[in-house]
Amino acid sequence: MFEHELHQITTQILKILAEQGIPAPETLDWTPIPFSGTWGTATNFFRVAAQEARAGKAPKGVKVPQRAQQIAEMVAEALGTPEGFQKVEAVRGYLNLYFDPAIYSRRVLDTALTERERFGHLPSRGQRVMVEYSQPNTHKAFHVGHLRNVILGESVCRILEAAGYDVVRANYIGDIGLHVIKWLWNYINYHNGEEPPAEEKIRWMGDLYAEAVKRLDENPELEAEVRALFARWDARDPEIVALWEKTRQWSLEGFDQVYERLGVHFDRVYFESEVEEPGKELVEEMIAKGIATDERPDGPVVVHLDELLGLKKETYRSYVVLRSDGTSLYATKDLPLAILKFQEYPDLARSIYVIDVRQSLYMQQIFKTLELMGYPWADRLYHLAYEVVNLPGNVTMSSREGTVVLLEDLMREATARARAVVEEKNPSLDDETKARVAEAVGMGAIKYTMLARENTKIVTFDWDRALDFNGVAAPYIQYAHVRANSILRKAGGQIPEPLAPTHELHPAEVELISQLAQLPEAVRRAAEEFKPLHIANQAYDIAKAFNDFYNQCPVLNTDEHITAFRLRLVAASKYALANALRLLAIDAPERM
RNA sequence: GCCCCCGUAGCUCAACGGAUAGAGCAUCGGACUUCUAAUCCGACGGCUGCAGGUUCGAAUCCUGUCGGGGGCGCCA
Repeated sequence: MFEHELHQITTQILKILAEQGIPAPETLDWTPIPFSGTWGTATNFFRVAAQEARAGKAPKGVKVPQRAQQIAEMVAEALGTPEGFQKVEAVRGYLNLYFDPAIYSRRVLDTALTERERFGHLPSRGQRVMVEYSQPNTHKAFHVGHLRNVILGESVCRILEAAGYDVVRANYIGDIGLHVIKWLWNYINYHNGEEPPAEEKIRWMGDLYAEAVKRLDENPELEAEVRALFARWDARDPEIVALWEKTRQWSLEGFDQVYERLGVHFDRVYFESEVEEPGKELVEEMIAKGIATDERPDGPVVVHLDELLGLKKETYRSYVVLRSDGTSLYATKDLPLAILKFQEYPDLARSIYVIDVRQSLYMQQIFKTLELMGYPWADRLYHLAYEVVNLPGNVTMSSREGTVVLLEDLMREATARARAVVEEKNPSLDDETKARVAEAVGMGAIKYTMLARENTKIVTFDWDRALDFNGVAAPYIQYAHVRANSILRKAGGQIPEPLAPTHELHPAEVELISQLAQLPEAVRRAAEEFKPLHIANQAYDIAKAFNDFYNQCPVLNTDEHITAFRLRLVAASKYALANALRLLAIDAPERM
């Protein structure tokens, strides 16, 4: 927010160093002064002092930290107090520049209240990226393990948009394969003519799949029937294809219900069924080019990556692109899908795959193969890996094993618990509002616990932890938003005209303004690293600072001018909180 | 055998190579006739798994090691 001033001051400092014959770096790094209640920016001279020492130009007998402090003092002296700053000090090798509260507080608030819903957003980059996420299988359950993918993917999309990218949200649905055939086999033989209940489509589909697996486990001889059905499917038997289309639709409708509730939509939905044939053709082309080795009939079609690359050490290894019987695998379809994406969107600066970490090697194999095939965009493919969600005791969620927490059950429990708290805390709200609040709080709690964590860390699912409404959690942030809204409502909803503070700012005000000002940087970092965690942390820091301010600084019952200034601060905080929550796909209620 | 991830307070997690490693939960003690107490304040709690190395400076980077998890040809 103060890049312009800092750029000028940096230039000035580098000039000062040069005049003193001190070898200067190309630039200086500025970070916020890390002490609460202060407001400013800092840089240090350890690097400069160390460089000087290496060059043999440092005064004898002076250690680096000491010398850094000397340089900081010298710079502070030569710099004076620049326009717009309150004071300059040299402390332990650091040069601390304290902002002039009147000037800078006004600038932060004016920026926030001019940008409003866009506060924290970065200028457009004129680049388009695609993010593929969710990737559910039809005819199967949707559990909490799948939830992390959807929430992470959606949040990353929102963050990238805020960082100035044009984002294409892509889904890739597994609508064919052995699991579908098993499901159809079970349906035809044991559930023919049945239809799923309207509100429980996914659960019903998942239950029938689990039942199919169980039947086949108990009676392996029935596998023959499944194989026969697979053959009919493969021959495009119209009766089977029609049933497939009808039942697949039930899953898709179930997914839509989930996505709507999660606040997720997709711009382009790919299906495995649409890339299977192109994939088989592509494999033939790969064989012809010598990239794939056809080991049929004794083996499958394999890509020997290490051999192709001449690597002695095991790196990319080998993988199978087509079964020996000619049927397709994941790889058969992922290769043509990557190509299709760039045919449809040739200008993608990046094609991102949100897929769990267990598929890291596989993703690298796909990317490397596309590079070998000569696609110039192969280096724009990126695997955004995240860790899985386990059950306590390191139990992997598996629809086969029945060790799952269904998404529907989690959402129901979350909103029920939130509803109970609303009834207790705010019984006077009308019924519809209570329901909305319960939805926002319950779903928000789930999303926050999943996003406020390093992507590479395993989440161990625990009901009480996932649905904890206290402490570092979505409701804490939502509550700060509600408090801000409450003050603004009491004030009549009007935000006062821009003004500079005439009172000495309270440390809680300084801290809050300082946290607000850090939102754009959090967005930049989160987008660069694909980490919603940074937004989650910043949202909490702002909420914390706001609550502190709320407790210590009266807004309405005080001097008129202070009221005006603080109302602007409250309004800016409300936008910042709402915007940060929106980047996490969490609703910010007006009351709760 | 090769490769990847994780290891920080009793528990769950933060911390851009930088100032005194911070939150929440739990435990104990306080604050509501006040803009909503889903809040706030205080206390307690640490050899950042271990050992080396790089650096002015390491929880962070490198090497090794221990512990846990995961991946490695016809699963997805």
